[in-house]
Formats: sequence, structure tokens, C-alpha cells
Amino acid sequence: MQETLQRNGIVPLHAQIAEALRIQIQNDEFKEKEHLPSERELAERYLVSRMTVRQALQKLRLEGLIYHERGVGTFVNNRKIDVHTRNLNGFSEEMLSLGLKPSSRVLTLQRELATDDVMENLRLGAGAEVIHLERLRLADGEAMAFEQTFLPAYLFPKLEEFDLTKNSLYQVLTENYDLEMHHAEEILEAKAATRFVAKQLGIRAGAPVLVVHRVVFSESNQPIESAHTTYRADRYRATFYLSKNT
Amino acid sequence: MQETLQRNGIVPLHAQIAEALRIQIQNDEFKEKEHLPSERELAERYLVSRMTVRQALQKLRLEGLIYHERGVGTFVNNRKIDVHTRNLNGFSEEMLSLGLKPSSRVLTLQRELATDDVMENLRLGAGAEVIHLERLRLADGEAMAFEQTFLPAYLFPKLEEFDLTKNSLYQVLTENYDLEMHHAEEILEAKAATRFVAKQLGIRAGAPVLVVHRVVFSESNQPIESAHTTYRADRYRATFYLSKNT
DNA sequence: AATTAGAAGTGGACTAGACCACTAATTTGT
DNA sequence: ACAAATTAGTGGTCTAGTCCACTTCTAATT
Repeated sequence: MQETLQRNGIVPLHAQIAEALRIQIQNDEFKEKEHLPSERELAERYLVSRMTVRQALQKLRLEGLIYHERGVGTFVNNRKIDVHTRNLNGFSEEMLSLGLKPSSRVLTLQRELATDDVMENLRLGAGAEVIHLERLRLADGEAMAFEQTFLPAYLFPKLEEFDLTKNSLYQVLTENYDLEMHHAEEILEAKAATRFVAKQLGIRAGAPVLVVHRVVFSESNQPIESAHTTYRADRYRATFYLSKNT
Repeated sequence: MQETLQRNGIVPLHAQIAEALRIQIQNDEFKEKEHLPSERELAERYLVSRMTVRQALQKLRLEGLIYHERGVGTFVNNRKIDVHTRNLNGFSEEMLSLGLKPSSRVLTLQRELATDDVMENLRLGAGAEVIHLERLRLADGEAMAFEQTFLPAYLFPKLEEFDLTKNSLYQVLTENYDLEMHHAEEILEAKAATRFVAKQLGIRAGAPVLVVHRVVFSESNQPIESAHTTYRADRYRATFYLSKNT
């Protein structure tokens, strides 16, 4: 009955157990009884202490995969629809997960002095330089959004040398610079398309567009990126998932 | 040096410690050294085991108040701007937190057969009844949003008897029915105002509006409420907070 | 003076137990 | 046959440690 875990490995036991359970949940292996084995049983099965099992289960609970009922047991969350929700990924990753082929047309890529609002978003001092990237974002070859991105220049030297037409910006940043995106703040508003944006997106001026202002932070709360993305309202909806995280 | 915790009380020790630390963080008591006492020191100070301290700290970490650095210490997250972010609260709570006085004009409140999309959102069977609530939402007396809410009728008998003009719907639901809102799914899109909605909100037809489709769930993933809210784009922006929760 | 090795301190992981509050099924008493 | 009390099982909390990987500062060595 004992399962095989990589002992003394790099991956913690609780993470391995969580992953194993995650797969079993995905395969509907708890469907009949619809509840997981008890914590004590899992501890025995994996030859670990109960606290370690609880750590694994808590991870799954935070992911929304399971929930506990005191005095009863642990249950699988049977959400059928696994809708695409907005997360920390960028445009490329989002389109890929929707089954669309993302591409970009770079309109601007230059270093410049930060404007006041960008300075505030990125918490830079006066006179600080930023990298200004302006792109038209395409999905399956069709214009989907117009995006303006600002990055602190001192964090990303020689960014200009990368091909941002095909590659995801986020991929370039994480692979070439030692930075991890940890959380983000987004402000969404509806607006009427300006003539310039309307022309870029191939819609009529005054048509509704969805504007997303985003600031991405590292774990130590340092701003990494500030972006304004204008989506065609007839092609794009933003989906969010809200939860009482405790 | 020892602190006073309510032993053998209803509130767990880790929750009490978390609350105590939360207050100290709010009061900037760790500002000078900018890092919290070590886990071992906190354990000694509160006369609990280190695991209990770690449980308290993890709670604060999930709330985004602190972060850990392996081998170094635990630090306070110095986010100055504590922007209002969209959470599980309803319109009333959101407006109150913005310093505005919410009120409502009830346009419709009746039981009716669920339409197809409402049935799907609330996961009801064919022929199920829902409570349909249509309200104009005001902030400081001015029209801010037009909201259509659908609730499974069998969950909320006699809902019609409550005064929804002044009271928050969420408050009525949680106080009078044994249900806890746990998480929600929101879809946001930009649209042009229809003539009807434009008249209600006092804007011109065709002006951009922000439409929020929301489904609220209990912890066991049962749909409790489905709502469509149409906000004036010139008065309202939606703010979200995204994080890699692990 | 610069480098290196070590010590001290940190959070991360984990153990092997314990007691509690709660639920649900079972047994017992009427 | 019904109701009440018992019991087994569950997750929630907590203890008092251990060992590890990592960072930082210090002291010894070159």
C-alpha cells in the first residue's frame, strides 16, 4: 500500500504528495466515494507524518481543488468548467491557453524618461529611464489588442537585442534576467476607442474597448512592469476568480 | 517578555498571534528594523511551539502582509498604496469602502422561471424557479450601476419580505440564511450602453459601459447568486489583485 | 589588505505523538 | 418502533523537538 516518494530529494515530500493527489483528482480516482482518504490514512500510505499530509492538502485547498468538512472528511471540488481565468501570464500565454496563435508587431522599442504616472507606478525617482515598448498584439493573425509596456531600464540592460515579435516578453524576462513575477494589480475600465487605437485595431472610432492597466511586482513588492492594454471589446472578455483566501 | 494569549479559548492560538502581529504591522512597529522577530523568538515570546508561530505567519503571508527570505528573515511588505481591490463584497460594501453612501431603487423583485443561461450559471434543472431582482444602484444619490441578480428560489424563501432599498443584499443573505459566500467568478467586458440602460444611468446611448457578470459560490462550490452589473464607465473602474498563491 | 573558513542565525521541512470539537453511524434503553 | 446515549472516525490545533539549506557576519589565515 506504500507509495514511492523521492526521499532526501530536492522536492519536499508535501509537494510530492500534493502533486500525486492532484493527478489522482484529475483522473477522477476519488469520484466513486467523492471524498479523499483521511489524513491519517494518507500519512500511513505515504509513510509520512500527518502534519506533512496536512501541508500537502492545504496547498490543494488553496488551489481550490478540495475542501474540508470538520468531523466529516475532505472532498473534491467538482467544478466542471475549468474556465480560463486571468492570471499572472502575459498576452502570449493567455492566447495560447485559449487555443489561439499569438504574435506581435513591435511599433516602438526605446529608452526614454519616465512620465509622471509611469514613475509612480514603477516607484522610480525623477529622471529615471524606462524601456518603452509599444506592440500590436495579434491572435491568429488578427489584431486583438494594443499594448504599451514600461519597464525600469536599469533592471533590463540590452533588452533591445531580443526578438519580441515572436517571443513572449515574460518569457524573455524570466529566462534572461533573474526576476520572478509574484503578484500584480490590475485596473479595468471601459472606454471609447480613440481614432488612433481604432485604426490599429481595425474597429470604428468610438467603439467600446476594454482597457487594462497592470503593474507586476516581485515577491519583495518591487514593481517590475507597468502596462496599458487596450482590447477589442467584441473579441475579448476578462475572467477573474475571487476567493476568501484564509 | 511573554504576551497574553487566550488559552483554551475558542480562537486558536495561531489566529490570535496572527491578529497581534497584524496590528503591530499596521502600527509600523517593525519599521525601524523592517523585519519581524525570528520564528524562534516569537515562539518564546508567546510561549507556543514554533509550528504554531509558522501557522500564524503563513496566514499573514497569504494576506500579502509579509514575505520570507530563506536564511535571512521575515519582512513586512511595505506597500504604501492600499488600493481598494475588488473582493467578494457586493455593491454596498464596495461603495462604503470608497467613502460613498450606497442606496438602491428596486425595479423588479419577483419569482420566475430560470432562463437558459441563468440555469447554467446556477446549475439548476429545467423548470427551476429563481428570484429575479433588478436594481438601480446609487452612490451618494447618483446612478452608478444597473444590476440584475438571480438567486435560486429554493434557497431563499420569503426573501421578498426584506427591505432591499437600504440593506445590502449580501448582508440580508448571510444574516438570515445559513450560507457563506466563499468564492466567485467574474467576467468583465466593455459594451456600448443600450437605450434602456443609458436612460437608467443618465448617460447617452452608445456610451461605453463596463459589464460585470458574476457568479458567487459557497465553499462546497454550490452557486448561490448570478448577477449582471452594468457600470457607468466614466464613474467606475474595477481593480483586481492577482497572485501566485502557493 | 584581501581572502577564506567558520559560527551563528534564519526559514524550510519533518516527525511522532497528543487532545479537542464535531459528525455520523451504531448501540442501547424505553 | 422510536429516541437517546455511546462510539468510532474526521479534521483542527498544538507540542517539542530534529535536521537541513541558506545567508550573513566574524575571525583566522594567507
